[in-house]
Amino acid sequence: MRTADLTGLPTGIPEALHDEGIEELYPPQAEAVEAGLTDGESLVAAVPTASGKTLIAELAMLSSVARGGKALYIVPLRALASEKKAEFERWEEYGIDVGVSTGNYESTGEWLSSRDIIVATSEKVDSLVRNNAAWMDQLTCVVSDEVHLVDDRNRGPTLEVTLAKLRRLNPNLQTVALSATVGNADVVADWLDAKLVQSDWRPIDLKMGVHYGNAISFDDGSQREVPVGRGERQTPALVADALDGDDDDDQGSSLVFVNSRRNAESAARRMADVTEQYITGDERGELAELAAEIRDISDTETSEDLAKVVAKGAAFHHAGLASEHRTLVEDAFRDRLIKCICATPTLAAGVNTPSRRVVVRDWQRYDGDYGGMKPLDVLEIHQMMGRAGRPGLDPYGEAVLLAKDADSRDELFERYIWADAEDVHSKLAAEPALRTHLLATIASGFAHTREGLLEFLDQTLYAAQTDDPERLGQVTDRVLDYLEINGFVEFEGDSIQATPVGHTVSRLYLDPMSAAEIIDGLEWSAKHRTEKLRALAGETDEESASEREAEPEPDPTAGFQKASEMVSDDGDGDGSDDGDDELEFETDITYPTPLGLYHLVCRTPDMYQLYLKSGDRETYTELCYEREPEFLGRVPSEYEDVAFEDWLSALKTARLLEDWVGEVDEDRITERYGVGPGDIRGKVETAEWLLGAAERLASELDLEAVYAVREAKKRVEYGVREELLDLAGVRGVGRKRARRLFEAGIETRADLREADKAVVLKALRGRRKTAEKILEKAGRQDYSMENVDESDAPDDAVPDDAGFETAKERANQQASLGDFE
DNA sequence: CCATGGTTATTCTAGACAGCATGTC
DNA sequence: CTAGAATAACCATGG
Repeated sequence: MRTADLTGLPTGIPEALHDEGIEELYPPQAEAVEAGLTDGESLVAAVPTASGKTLIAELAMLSSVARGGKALYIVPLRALASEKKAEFERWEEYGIDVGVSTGNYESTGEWLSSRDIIVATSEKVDSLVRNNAAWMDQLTCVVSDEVHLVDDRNRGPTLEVTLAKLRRLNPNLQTVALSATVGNADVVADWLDAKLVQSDWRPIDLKMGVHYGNAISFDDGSQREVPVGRGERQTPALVADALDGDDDDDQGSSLVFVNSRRNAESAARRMADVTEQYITGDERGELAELAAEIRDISDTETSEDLAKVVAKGAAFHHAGLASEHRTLVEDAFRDRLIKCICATPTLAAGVNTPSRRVVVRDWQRYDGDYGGMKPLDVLEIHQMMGRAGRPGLDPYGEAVLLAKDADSRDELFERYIWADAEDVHSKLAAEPALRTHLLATIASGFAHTREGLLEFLDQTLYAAQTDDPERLGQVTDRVLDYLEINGFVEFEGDSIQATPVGHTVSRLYLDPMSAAEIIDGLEWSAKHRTEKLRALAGETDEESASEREAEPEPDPTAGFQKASEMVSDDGDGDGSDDGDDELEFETDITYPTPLGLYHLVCRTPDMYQLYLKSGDRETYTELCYEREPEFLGRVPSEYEDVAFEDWLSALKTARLLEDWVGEVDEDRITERYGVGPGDIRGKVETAEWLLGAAERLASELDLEAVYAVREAKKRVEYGVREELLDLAGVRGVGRKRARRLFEAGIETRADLREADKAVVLKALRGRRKTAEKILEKAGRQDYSMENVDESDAPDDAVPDDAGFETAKERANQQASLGDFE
């Protein structure tokens, strides 16, 4: 089918496609159109990666918009949201407006009403439904990318429920689901009342094979000799072989998949020795620049290691990298500057990074639940192998598995190359999934009775494929009990209603279990505070009792200040339990301390906890006893509770946050907790979100802890000690600049407006533009830095205990002290 | 005494969505 | 019930 023959699209689009060089539709695309894609027909397309799925989505969305509708494109990853947005924006000149909505990217519901195509993550869509976004019922077309992810234990149910809700809200909704090739795409199609287009067709051939001995055997029967000398390894030989190329002089890039971060990094180090020999003089310079950019992103060992290998034309890629690192690496790989990436599975499901050759080095991965190394799913291996073949560059892509002996070669062929991908199975009947989704279903008015809930659940994939219809009812009853006991829903005869807190929890997008934990912790702290105060004041002291009543501060700032005064978190963390007096102990628990709050949110199921390494058990058990008064809630017993281990992991995570707000250097934190810069960002982001939710809950339940929570949240947000909160709130001022300004005697936003410009300039290391911007944002009228000379600033007469270096050192020292105890 | 090289014991293990209200280095 | 790579620790050898 020719693109010129397409009908039902906005004017100019067929021509535009033609101009892009798309004259003829790929067979699966043509099949989709014939199935009624551009006439609003629902469709499941189960086709390989890079076989033109995006155009299928675009045809559906554009034709829907042409009919006056509005389309939604659901992505599984935030990174993909921006990628897709950029792609769809090329239709803007034809009057198509594109908007994105993810947790961290522009999100106002109103603004999206005017867009024709909206790109969002499944969680964000779910959240928008929960919050009754106005434009939800204007949708005429929804595209779900990577729909096979309904199989995912954690996030699959969200996608499943969200699709069911969208379809219920808009009965005539066109549903287009894009899937990798899976075993039972027909079941998915049945569920969505959609036609099925299934195909193995690829625009670029994919040769799959196994390397063993001195050659790769491919699935088409061909062989390619790739000798491996004695004592050498297979992977570098394969990478070098791809770079040597065939007859053409084009250098082929490689993507190497391994099963751990550490393996990715060490493999990259080895591959760098190979790629180094293939880079040209020009490239060497560009790579050096790229390495410098990488070092600039973060001052950590990970960043440094990455820069080193990048300078030689290789890279590693995993979730410990900062997102800026990842983007740089991905872009440079696409630009053919980086010749080889060694990656964990991040890259298999992430943004588009095609490669001439894909080497799947590890096909097993450690899995604690499984109790050892677990073979990866066929689907997962196929996703990795599907990255082989760069459109327009390669005649075909090569995907290679590695075998050490003839037996495992045969096994790999059997297990992965000849094998079909697994079926997808709904994971909706798991209790954690239903906990959150049933509450949301009740709270947003989709159902108000047990029967109503089951009727709604009947529209999910789970119902479509289960052979145990009882199961869902049983789990539903258990979950409803749980929600009732925790006060999130109320029964009135047959009718179930969400309580006000229940509504809030649903809208905050919290797992009800997280919310329950947070509420328990905060109420526990309130109760203990009252008890301690009573004990201190003596039970009959009426004056202090009435004072206590009057405690909640009407003025937030006053309470805020108060919280700051009460919290004593610097310096005495490790050493001061020599217990000066009881009073200090009392003040410690009077308001929840930051550590207490961090631990509270870290032990919530919404926080992904750090892993305990050898030695950590002792370190954190000790810390657990040292800081016991700060924890909100009963501390599990070291000897009796199985939950103790989890408690310690949460403590480790909470400690990381405490270091972060104690202004401990990034590289120090990564070193101390064995994480990458990306992990710090991730933990901080999650903590920010959960503390924000905790703040809302506290204010709704009228708990004084709001002020302490708000401060703890602000500190996590800026990564600063309490004295810098005011400064760090100024746009353009982060943890580093705030500390420098503070050191120079500029301690508040107000100081910034009054201060000697020379001092400001000096504190900001002579960056005039930065200084001007900061002064302007701080509300200073005369912010110009013209004719200001930083050398006019008086020489450092800074009191040393407030000095940046001193504070930093103290923080770092504190950190290392804890290490050795 | 130390550098080097080889062998054995120990360690360690993927990923990443969400509120709200505005802005990091 | 199940692994395997990287690294640390250890030991032997030779200068």
